[in-house]
Amino acid sequence: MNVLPNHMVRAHQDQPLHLCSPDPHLQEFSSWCPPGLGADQGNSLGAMGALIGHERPGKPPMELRRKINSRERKRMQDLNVAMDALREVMVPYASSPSSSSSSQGPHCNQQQLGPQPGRRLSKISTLVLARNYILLLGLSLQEMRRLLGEVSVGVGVNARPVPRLLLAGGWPLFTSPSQLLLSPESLLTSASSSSKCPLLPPGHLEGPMVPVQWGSAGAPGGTLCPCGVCRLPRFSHPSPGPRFPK
DNA sequence: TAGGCCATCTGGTCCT
DNA sequence: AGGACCAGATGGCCTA
Repeated sequence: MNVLPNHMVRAHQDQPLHLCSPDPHLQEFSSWCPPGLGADQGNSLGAMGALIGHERPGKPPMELRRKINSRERKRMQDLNVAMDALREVMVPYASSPSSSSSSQGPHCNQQQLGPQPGRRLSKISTLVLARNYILLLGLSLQEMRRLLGEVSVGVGVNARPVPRLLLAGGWPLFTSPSQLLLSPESLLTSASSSSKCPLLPPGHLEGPMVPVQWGSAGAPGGTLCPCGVCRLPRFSHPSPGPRFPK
């Protein structure tokens, strides 16, 4: 019985766990194989077995296939490293891991979004929270600029008052770190429940309020508070654009 | 036991 | 041709 949390197990098994073939052509995998794990623990072993037994015409030779697999594995591991780096900079998550979201809206797809104590954020949660984080940072910047603009009005050139917000410390829009752990739905439904967006000062909105659909993975569409956050355009790519140059 | 999450393999496509 | 990227399939582990 493994008493370690899943993510801890994973952390110890960053190297491939599953494919541990005794086949001499797969020494690459065997070198990663923890002791005690047999050859039949792996994924896609049927396919591998087919490859091992007889190379079918039209398929890449074993050596090439191994190379491709290795590259793909490396690519996914790099992706995981980047994902971990993203988790690390998710300040609220890092500082208050137990602050799970308690105000989840009806359209909220965050049964897994609220990080549970001791558990690593899932990939999808990391991405969604990172998006919220970016949105909030942008709003904070926007609000800070607005306030600085207000302060500077009517002030002489030589007089340089320090904005109260800076003296008070913190960002004006971060009422609490756990705010970032809410999904956009939560942020916005809590806003609509109080008839105003908590992220934005009164009178911030201009223009018609257009219901928008939140497009997070798996989340059914719903009408959301049309504040500045949710009015941000969704990033939908029906047809993939050109890739970044390598 | 079902569902969520994950790692890996694999074949296809696009790009250099 | 080879590498990068992507999505589907598969199976393991964990939790509710």
